[in-house]
Amino acid sequence: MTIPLHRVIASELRQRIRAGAIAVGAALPSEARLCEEFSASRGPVRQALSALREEGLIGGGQGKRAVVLDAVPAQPFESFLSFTRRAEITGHEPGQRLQEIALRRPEPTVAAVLGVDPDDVVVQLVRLRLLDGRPAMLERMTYVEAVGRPLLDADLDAGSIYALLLDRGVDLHSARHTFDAVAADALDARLLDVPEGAPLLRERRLTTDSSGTPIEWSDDRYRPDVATVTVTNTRNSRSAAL
Amino acid sequence: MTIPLHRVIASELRQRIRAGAIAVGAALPSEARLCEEFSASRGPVRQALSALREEGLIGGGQGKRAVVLDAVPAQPFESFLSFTRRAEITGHEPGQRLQEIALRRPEPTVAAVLGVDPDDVVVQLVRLRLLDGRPAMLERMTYVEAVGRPLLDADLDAGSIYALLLDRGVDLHSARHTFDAVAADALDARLLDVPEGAPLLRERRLTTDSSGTPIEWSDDRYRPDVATVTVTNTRNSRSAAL
DNA sequence: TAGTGGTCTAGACCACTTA
DNA sequence: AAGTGGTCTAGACCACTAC
Repeated sequence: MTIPLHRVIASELRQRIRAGAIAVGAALPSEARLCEEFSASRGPVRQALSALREEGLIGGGQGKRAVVLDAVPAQPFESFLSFTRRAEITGHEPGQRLQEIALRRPEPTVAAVLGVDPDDVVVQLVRLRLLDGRPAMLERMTYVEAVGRPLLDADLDAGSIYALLLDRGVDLHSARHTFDAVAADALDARLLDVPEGAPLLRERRLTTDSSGTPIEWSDDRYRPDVATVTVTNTRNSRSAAL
Repeated sequence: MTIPLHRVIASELRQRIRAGAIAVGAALPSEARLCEEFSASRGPVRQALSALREEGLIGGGQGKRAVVLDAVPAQPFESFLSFTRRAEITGHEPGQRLQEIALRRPEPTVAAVLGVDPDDVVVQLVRLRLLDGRPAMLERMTYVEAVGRPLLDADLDAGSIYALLLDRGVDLHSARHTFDAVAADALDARLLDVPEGAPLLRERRLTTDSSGTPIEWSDDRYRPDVATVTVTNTRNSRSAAL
């Protein structure tokens, strides 16, 4: 199990930047110098720099040395998916109350989105998420059977479902989030403690594995006075955070 | 003005995918075949595939051929910022009606966000955006004076402000978007043609240059039945190879 | 003008997937 | 076993930036 050279270089540079060995605003060593230092050719060095650029850590352009933009890399994937991680980062206390978990046949539209046969069963959850004890978000999640079945035996009031799935080796690879606004329905109103018809931020999410096969479909509704969603994107990347 | 080979290859493949010449779910030609076709070495070919992978167009892994995941690329930087680009990509006709453009002193909160002195002037715009002729989004934008002043002379009903700014060499580098939901106020209701109090998707955006200096602050409100916002994120954006 | 990053070539070896 | 992608080398030329 050997780590590719370009990853080694990227890790080392990330560490130096985070430790402040290369200050924000300062220039990185030139590619030529990095080649010497790591006894590498330009390929792996450039691959490593490219990764840092995507993380928003460094910027720069032709003829100019790469410059440190920020000392903290956005941890795009997990923190963007996980309510729990987001809460931890922003210093709030996450909580959850499972309302329902069921094994059932999906509605036709959900089946179509997940690419499963309408006669197959899926695992559906309804869970209320809390921030510092206050209702913040209501999630309605649907998992394909193979991924969702183990959730039936898990303690879902304990913490993050994503952490649990990653633990079990589920290949979470990418997610597509669509945002809009909806009026609270009866269930939203009751659980989120808002009037029916109040504006809620809705996030619909399709998560897929690395071959593009859908794993999860979710409809999350946020109380806008308690929780919002923030995305940061940089010219060279489209990373997302918090 | 010659276009780099890896961009040519990426464009060509994007076009084939969008046109359906390579169906969703089908495999791309192998790297070796692409090398032959474009008379290129593996470097540029892999760089092009890497770009498509970052856009979420293709997936795949070691030993397996790359597979088309989606026919519509997720948002690279400009398209995430620009309503116009987004409309073009999704095949709708963008339009706009400038309601107001003014040079004035900012409100204290806006001044603070932009990091300007409350006694400085800023350029503020209110513009209604249309999709296929229907009201879709109302934007309230504030630009720092140096960037915004040229907008006073421009034809803002013509097209994208971002295209215009990029043309003038403005260093747009990163943006932070915060999403929530609000009830339509009187102005929203009148221009977007919805009842007062109807739920709207709100996007607040702070755009900065590569040194982190704020350039623009915006409050955009979407009619959720006409326009939504989509974000895609990937776990291990394998970085550019060559 | 010298240094730097952007691009490209032509090879090579390895790890993984598929049959 | 063959095909494919992942990684790496060692050169080369060009465009841009800074001096």
